[in-house]
Amino acid sequence: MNALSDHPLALMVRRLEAHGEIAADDRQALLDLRFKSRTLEPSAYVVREGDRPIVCGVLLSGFAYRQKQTSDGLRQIVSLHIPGECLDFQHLFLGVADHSVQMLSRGEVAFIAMRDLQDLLAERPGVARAIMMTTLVEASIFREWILNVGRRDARGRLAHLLCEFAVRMRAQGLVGEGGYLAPVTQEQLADALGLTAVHVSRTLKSLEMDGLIERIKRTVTFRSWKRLSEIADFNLRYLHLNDDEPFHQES
Amino acid sequence: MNALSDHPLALMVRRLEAHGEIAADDRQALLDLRFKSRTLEPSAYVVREGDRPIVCGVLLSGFAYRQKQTSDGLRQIVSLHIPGECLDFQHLFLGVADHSVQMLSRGEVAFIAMRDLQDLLAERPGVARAIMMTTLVEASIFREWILNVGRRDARGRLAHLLCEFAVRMRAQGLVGEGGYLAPVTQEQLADALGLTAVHVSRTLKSLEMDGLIERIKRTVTFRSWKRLSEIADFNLRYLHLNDDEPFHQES
DNA sequence: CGGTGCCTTGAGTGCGCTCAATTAAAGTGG
DNA sequence: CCACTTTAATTGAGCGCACTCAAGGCACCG
Repeated sequence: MNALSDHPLALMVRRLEAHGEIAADDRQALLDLRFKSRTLEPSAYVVREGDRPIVCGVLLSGFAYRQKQTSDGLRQIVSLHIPGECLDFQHLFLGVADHSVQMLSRGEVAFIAMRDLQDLLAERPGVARAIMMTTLVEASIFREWILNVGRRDARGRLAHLLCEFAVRMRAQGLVGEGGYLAPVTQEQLADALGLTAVHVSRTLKSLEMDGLIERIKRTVTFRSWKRLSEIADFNLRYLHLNDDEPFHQES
Repeated sequence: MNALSDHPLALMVRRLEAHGEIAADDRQALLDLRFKSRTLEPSAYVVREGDRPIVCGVLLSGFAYRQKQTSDGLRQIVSLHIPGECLDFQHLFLGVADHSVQMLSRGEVAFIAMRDLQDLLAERPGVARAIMMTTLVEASIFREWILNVGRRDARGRLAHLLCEFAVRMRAQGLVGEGGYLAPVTQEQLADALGLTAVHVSRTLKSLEMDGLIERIKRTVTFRSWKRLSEIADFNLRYLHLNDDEPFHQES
């Protein structure tokens, strides 16, 4: 679009503006942040539970997830992350990480010093506001996931995850039509949904049989957004996207 | 304790300081916030999904909860709130409420204009930091709840909720020994745990039979913190309390 | 071409649900 | 102060969604 889009952090700024515009000087200050980027392999840690994070990872490409575990090793994925998202605002002012963030696919991560971010926040209310909004929306997504895992059946849960992912990707300008979800094993999907991998396999098949989705390997394509979002009981209010262009699809 | 403790908002300040100290002038600025307090009856709304909140409720006494619903009326409680907690930081910069907050018991709520809060945040980085930390810890609790609902069985879930509630009450100076959970019906408990009221009844009984808790009406007393927290798989790291005095109990 | 990781499918099980009846407790009004 | 109503909790019986265990298929890769 404009000159900014070549900047590595441009996608991060776009993400931060998803819930409200940022003034030009604040935007520039964000782009001026120093960072070191690194390519990480699937399942590499960005943050590890128990660490005291001193850098904040920003996903430039690829996908990541946030995870917690019970002491007997049961895993729960508590969020999925797409390019442009900041992976560690959650620990911005908190000492010890209460969960881990890992790569889902291979991808590039820009690391910004926590300290620099904190300083920027203190100096620039506009930036503080944007970051605050983003973390509040993240919290809103957590709440929706509690509802998802707590009150929807397997089909609803899975459909909801697919819908959310598609809408977020689209809001980031990362996908055109019928949403897809590439680099996730069924086991990871299960861990995000509070199910088992076996049941995710059956549930995906059932959605496919009903003509709601199509699958080629791990790539899911929507065949009927309308029916899928009904099954999912999907309402995008909780994503607080400010462009009122809702997610629309032909079928 | 000190002169401040008579101030209606003193408990709010205490809550905000649970994760890090606040400078004296920032603390004073918080206490100087204008507010109107009102007594609300059980199940009265503090915020309603779909509203555009222009005030932020602070719980002065009594208990409240945050709730979402599926379109077919299934309810999920996504958090419980104790005196001193701010009930609407979650919508501080977000336009439309994505969930509702209601009273659990009768209690007093102080309403502060969103606008005043936003201005205070912009002017005072120290206050912004404190509020940011509090909302980040709330997010951390949401994550733990996803894990709770997604990966623990009924006993574990219930035990975990009891432990968390006790620790938070204690951190707020609201309870001495063996934690209790007063004004919650079993149906509300069920909605917080992703269970049914019938099963909560059975699960409470099972915890009681095993000598882990005692019940008199709705009041739960812990008989063995150690064993209960083991069943709960409870680790308080996610609460990010900065006083390293962990929750200890004789038995 | 065997190894490995992921997915699929079948068969049997169980945790938590539904439906329903009973008891207990807390209001409510004559 | 006691009938009447309402709301909450308990308990039993039966069911079903999702789980476990296990075998087999498929794709990718050294």
